[in-house]
Amino acid sequence: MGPTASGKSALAVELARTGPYEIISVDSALVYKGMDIGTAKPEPGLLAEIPHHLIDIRDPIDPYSAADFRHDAIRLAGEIMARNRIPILVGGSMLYFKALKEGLAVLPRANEAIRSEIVQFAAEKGWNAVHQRLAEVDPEAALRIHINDPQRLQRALEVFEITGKPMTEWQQEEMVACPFDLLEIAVIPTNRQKLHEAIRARFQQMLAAGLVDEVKQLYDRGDLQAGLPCLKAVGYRQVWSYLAGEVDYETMTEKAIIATRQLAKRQFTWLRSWQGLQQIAAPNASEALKIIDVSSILGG
RNA sequence: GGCCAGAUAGCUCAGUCGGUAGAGCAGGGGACUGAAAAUCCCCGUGUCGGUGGUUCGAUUCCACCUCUGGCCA
Repeated sequence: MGPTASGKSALAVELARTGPYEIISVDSALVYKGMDIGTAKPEPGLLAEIPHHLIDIRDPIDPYSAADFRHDAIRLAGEIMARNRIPILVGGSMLYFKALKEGLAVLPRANEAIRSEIVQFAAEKGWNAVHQRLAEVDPEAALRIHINDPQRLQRALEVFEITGKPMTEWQQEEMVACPFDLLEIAVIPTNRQKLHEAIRARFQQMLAAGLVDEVKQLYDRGDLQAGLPCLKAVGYRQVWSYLAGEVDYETMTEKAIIATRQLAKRQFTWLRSWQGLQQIAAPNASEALKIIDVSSILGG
């Protein structure tokens, strides 16, 4: 685990070269095909050298979710271990890690028809009315979810509409935690300013490597909408807005860099309160190897 | 050189009929159950450009100076 631009992927690759490892990506953007430069996706050569999973498994029009990840990751980890190999789960999508570790309640998946109904209702009566409606059917959720948080209000109401039972009740049932032992390691940069500089430099490199052209290919497909989850990804959202003529190049660049910093900040927040975490300050393989006892993992 | 307009938070600016000031953005902290690279919540003291003057009291009024735009020479 680690914030964006911390060097965690490079570290994972270094580790993978030292033993019978395969990499499972824990990243909500790497799953999408055709989104390579802006997601800092590993190069094809590297993907050929070391087995990687959960990369390029979705077309951008087809949203992926934390629940999808949990299902896929558990299946893949089982397969990898059945081959007497060890999965290394690497990424920065912290909800994915949490879903894997602690499980998820048994809830229905997203339903586009019901979502658009709720959005329609909100457009007519306001999100306050959505919040009020939620308070009637699931008062605990209404208490927990802020009135300005449309995404969660929508989801909570959606679960009730689909199942006829409040989301809170579903969530109170026992969840199935991760069926495997986890060794949790985080790369946590100690100097925020240096991380910010690295973020800026990396985005400039992405632009130089042709990020705008990459997004233009998605843009020119014609079937993708700005509201899709994949187009909310840092960098893609801002370049999309630039291609749509909403912002100039310089503004796009600054906004993308800012959004990346803010992403890193949220990742820090997750990591600070993460239980059972072993931390390393820099992506240093020998330091990480001290934490990892391969023989105990394989022998256990 | 003359005239005009500015100079206030890291940035863009508002404001104070004279009682030492507040928004947006940035930044920081937090939340997080099928969109999570998402979506939200909380956090604003800064020689109010400098030096004098008037005043009980000046960031606010006056003078001069400095700097930045614009116009005229």
